[in-house]
Amino acid sequence: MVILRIRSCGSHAKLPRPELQPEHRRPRALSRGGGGGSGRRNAMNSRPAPLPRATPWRSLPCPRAELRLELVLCGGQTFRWTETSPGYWTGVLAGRVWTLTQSEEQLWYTLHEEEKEDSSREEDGLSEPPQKKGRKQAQPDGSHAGTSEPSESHLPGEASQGVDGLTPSQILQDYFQLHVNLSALYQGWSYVDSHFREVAIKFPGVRVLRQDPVECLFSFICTSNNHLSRITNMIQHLCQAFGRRLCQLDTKTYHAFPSLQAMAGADTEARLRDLGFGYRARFVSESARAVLKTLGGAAGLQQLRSVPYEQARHALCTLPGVGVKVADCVCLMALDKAEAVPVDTHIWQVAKRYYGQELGMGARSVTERVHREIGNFFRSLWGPYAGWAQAVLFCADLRKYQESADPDAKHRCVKVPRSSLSTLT
DNA sequence: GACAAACCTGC
DNA sequence: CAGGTTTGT
Repeated sequence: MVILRIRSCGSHAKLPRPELQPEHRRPRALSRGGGGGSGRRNAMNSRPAPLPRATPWRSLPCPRAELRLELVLCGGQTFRWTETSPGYWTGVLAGRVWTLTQSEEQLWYTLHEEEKEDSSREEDGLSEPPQKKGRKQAQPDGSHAGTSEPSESHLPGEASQGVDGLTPSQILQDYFQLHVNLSALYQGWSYVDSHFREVAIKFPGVRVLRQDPVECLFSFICTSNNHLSRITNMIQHLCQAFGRRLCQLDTKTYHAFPSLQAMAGADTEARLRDLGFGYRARFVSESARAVLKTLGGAAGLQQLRSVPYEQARHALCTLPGVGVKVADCVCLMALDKAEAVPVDTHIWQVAKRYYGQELGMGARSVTERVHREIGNFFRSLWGPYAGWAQAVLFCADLRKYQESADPDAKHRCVKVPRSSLSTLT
């Protein structure tokens, strides 16, 4: 492992101090003029030297009010990013390994180059398309060249479809759905919901990711009766055992999310059981087969993006291990159904505590009736992006659990007009 | 049609 | 006992 140091800080005393980063150095927080997209934004003096086997740091405009990586990447939406050093997040997206960080106004990213085919590695070996050899990678080498889009390389799709032919910048904009004006949504929700208003102050920048449907579906199949740390572990094992190895950084190896074919293998269930998946092993294996057989595979899954929410939800619920909660998660986080509100016991508690005791009364658990009532309630309160608002509350709740809770908050109650109740779809 | 118990493992 | 689904009553 190499430790690099950014040299020549020069005169810019105001810039964040470059620190030693074991592998992923930080980009300097440079502000690009006005987002003119004029290609070479920083003259050659200010950009850090490229990492070994990684593209130079680049950025796109994205104020922190619109995105908080630490909340979005670690808030229970995705399980594939780790904070490799403070403020730096490394993970796999669209079949490649990225490191992300952000400054006040920019989202910074670098791509790590894939290792040479080594074949000394455990892999799925199943009916995956033959390995592409010698990927032609637009390697920035030491040169100057544009930081602008035109020179960016295309990606061979892995588990992900629909990103082929997109530039890295476009992939990120799509993944984070940067076209959605989050601040405006926050304002609207705050206006109609005083509890949201309180929470939102402490948790800005929580947006819903637009994830790959296959990855999202199978990740959330693993979440039943489970908690975050173990889920993360399981997903990592799943990728390691069934996904193509991409590269190694420090001591961590990164793998693509497995293809449906890889997960549909005959020995999948047994292997996953060995990996500690428990009864979920069968769900993963069976669902992979079912998606291939009855939903048109990965492409069919992806096409659910363009059908109505109820229809997509219903299709997902036919899969083993997929109930309404998991289906709603996938609808919201991969299938463009912003109105989908996943209701778990946490959200149920929140709903009862802050939004009225009549929600899901009489039930001892989150039954389908409770799910429907609470979903409809929040849709009527928050509107067509209700799922996004729910993500904010959920994230806040998670955080509260980990860190020192605001003990006060648990006892505050917020009044909500009763008229909001009982509307239905 | 709706609610309770089982299913696995770990914290 | 858990951020859920499935199965049986």
